[in-house]
Amino acid sequence: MEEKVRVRFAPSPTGPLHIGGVRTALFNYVYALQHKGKFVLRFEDTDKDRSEAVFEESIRQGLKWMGIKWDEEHYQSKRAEIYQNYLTKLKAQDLTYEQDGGIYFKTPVENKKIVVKDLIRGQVEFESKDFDDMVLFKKDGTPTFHFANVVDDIDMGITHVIRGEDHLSNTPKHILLYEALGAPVPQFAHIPLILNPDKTKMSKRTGETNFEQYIKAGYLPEAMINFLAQLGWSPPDTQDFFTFDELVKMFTLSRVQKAGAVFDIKLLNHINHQYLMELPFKEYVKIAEPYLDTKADKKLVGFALKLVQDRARFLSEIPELTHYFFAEPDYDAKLLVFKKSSPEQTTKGLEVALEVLEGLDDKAWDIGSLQQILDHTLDASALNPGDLFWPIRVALSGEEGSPSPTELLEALGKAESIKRIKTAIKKLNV
RNA sequence: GGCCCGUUCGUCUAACGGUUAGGACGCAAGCUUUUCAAGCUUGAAACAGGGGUUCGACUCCCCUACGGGCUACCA
Repeated sequence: MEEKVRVRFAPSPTGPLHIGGVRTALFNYVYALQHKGKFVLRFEDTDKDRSEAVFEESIRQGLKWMGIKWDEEHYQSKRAEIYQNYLTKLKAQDLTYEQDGGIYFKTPVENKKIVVKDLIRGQVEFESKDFDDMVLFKKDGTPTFHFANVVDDIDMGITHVIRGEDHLSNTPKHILLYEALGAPVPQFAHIPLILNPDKTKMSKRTGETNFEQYIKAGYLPEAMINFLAQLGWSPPDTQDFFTFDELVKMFTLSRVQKAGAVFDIKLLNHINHQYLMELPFKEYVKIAEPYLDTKADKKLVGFALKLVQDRARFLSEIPELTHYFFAEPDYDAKLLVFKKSSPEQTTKGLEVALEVLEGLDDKAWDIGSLQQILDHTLDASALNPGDLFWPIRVALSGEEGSPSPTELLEALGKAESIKRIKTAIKKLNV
């Protein structure tokens, strides 16, 4: 008979949700789904001074955003009685003693080999003589992490402990506790740490660890899942993009990397960029619009969003990519002149453009007609494409990189386009 | 210091004794005869070092180096 899988994510709410925590939660959740088990969320809030409700909320919100759903929610601060009960079992065996108001666990006097069977690392051996007696209860009466963590994992029937590698060295101590309490030892899987570019552990102090900032920056959950899943794990084939369901099907702890993984924001950006481009326009608008703080009319906003959908890597990049749609751009006159063109040629190009555009009826102001009329103008003149198209684009956007001139013309409309082209001509001839 | 874990292109990684060491990001070049983006093509780029084991090691063992984690009445 196979035991029903129960895993947990046990963050301490002493700070906003950590990016590494999200990955740990993801691996646990995926494992639970794969084995039709349960995923438990347990707040390890035994540090009264540092735990805060806002951080609990940050953790809940972040998990929800990722699409991670938990079957149970627990708080260690509400389980004092349970810890006392388990302590009684230890006391009855004379395995504890009091000192300085704290309660300690007696590490076995005789040295003993402790084997951690890790699903990722294999068997890791320790010796009990290397461990000091550990504190079970602090003098303020609350249990320590080690004790509360083990008691809860026993009490909640946790079968698989999937957590960060930083806990590997704590595991033998935990095993001692499981044994003393006569409880079965769960399966362990220690996943590699997420590292800074300099390979040090990514911590609150050293990196961009606050998960809220990624949500705010406008990354998509799908992209984040893809990215985090491949930070320390790799699919059995060379598939780079996969859905959550596919991840659940493919995931195995045996394919989890042993070495730490550097957090590479460029890769995240790339993955997000791909997802953003493939998003149906309507869905994209829905999530992108809030990032645009403008009172401009809907049509223009629609144009702006459409024209940068394949350019934005994450949503919060959109305002800077679209500023010229909503306000006249400021730029250096030199930018109007294409590589091998000259100010004279450029002026000529803009003037010709101005003339034909002014002659185009407002009703015919669409990208098809615009392209046609400009192509025709180019053919009929002695100008190079760079004398005509480039300066129009710059006149309208003020940028080195932007959508095409005709797209911009159509989006901005006749009046605004003409105005900006006139400004450009003036700039050139100051 | 002690204990433990780790080490393939700059980065994320594939390889589970026999490969020209593969892919992706990033970078560079070219194409797309208007930029940027997208897309396509191409290129540079790695087995930490030294010993073994083996007919044969990125793959197994040992040593060294380097990196990391733990060693709290934080979790």
